[in-house]
Amino acid sequence: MKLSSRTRYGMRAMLELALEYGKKPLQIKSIADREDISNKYLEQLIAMLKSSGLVRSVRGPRGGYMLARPPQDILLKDIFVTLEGPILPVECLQHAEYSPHCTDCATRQIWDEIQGAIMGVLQSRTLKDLVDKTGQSRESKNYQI
Amino acid sequence: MKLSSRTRYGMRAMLELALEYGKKPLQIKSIADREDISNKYLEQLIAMLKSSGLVRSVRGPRGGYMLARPPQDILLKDIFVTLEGPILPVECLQHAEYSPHCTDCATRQIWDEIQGAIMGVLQSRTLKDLVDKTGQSRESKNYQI
DNA sequence: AACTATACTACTATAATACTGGGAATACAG
DNA sequence: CTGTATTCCCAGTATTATAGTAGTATAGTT
Repeated sequence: MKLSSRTRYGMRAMLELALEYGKKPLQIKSIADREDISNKYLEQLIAMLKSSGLVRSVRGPRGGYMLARPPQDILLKDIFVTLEGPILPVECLQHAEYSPHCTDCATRQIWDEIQGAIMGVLQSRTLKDLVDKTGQSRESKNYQI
Repeated sequence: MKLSSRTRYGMRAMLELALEYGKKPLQIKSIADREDISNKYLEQLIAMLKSSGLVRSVRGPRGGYMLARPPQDILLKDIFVTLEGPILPVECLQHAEYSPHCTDCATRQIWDEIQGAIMGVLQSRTLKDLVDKTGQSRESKNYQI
């Protein structure tokens, strides 16, 4: 039940993109430098976020990545499920439906509740919320040329 | 963020012990057979639960394992943290305290909230709750000799 | 003494994660 | 139209955690 680096990195990368939203595209290299993440690894994470439609890209010089939608329209849940996937791999192997005397079914209800609780947190927050937390001290700086 | 088999197995094993609470000790073999878990693997999981004080053991013939406390006194959280450990491995590497313009700090707040949400579910339930779900159809059967 | 169970320790297999590297494709600048 | 900056794509590797196996020691019962 540990949170993967994939998701931790990806969330921070998305926050970087959100902080720069509306400006010029951000390059992998910039994000990787700022967040101290391996260049090539981040590239793959962003590819996942791109194929799930959260990020757009521009190729060539002065290209880079940007959010596909404004930060307030991107739920943290969107990012999380893209990178982390579901918590439980499969259904109860023995029963398609709930069976009262199956311990697997009984415990599975708990795991479902937990999944629901996690999603509850992630659905109530957007990237904008993170930007608001991080933003003010960043606005003074200027990362452009 | 996947739930490990360790925890899924362990939770079901604890439920088996809870279903038998007050009766004779349950052997590893019985639990493993009922839950279709590898004998030797389960042995190790129970060892963890024992060293965290949730389970007691009796050696020798007619020995086995039993809950150290009644099911209503064992929070699912107790079982979970024993087997699964914390969600986040370490603190923010850069700051001992919260720093507003650190993306790591901002996202970490979210992870903390998620951890809190999970614990909320697991602290509001005891093994007794699972027994009540599972119990009635089990009471008719007799697993003793 | 013989038997039945836990207790302990070490080993192995598998899978997932976290990277690393090389080159192809694309677009812009001059 | 050439060079260069960037994304894109694919393949490989290292490390770690999980899941499972094996063997033997130890304690308690009969």
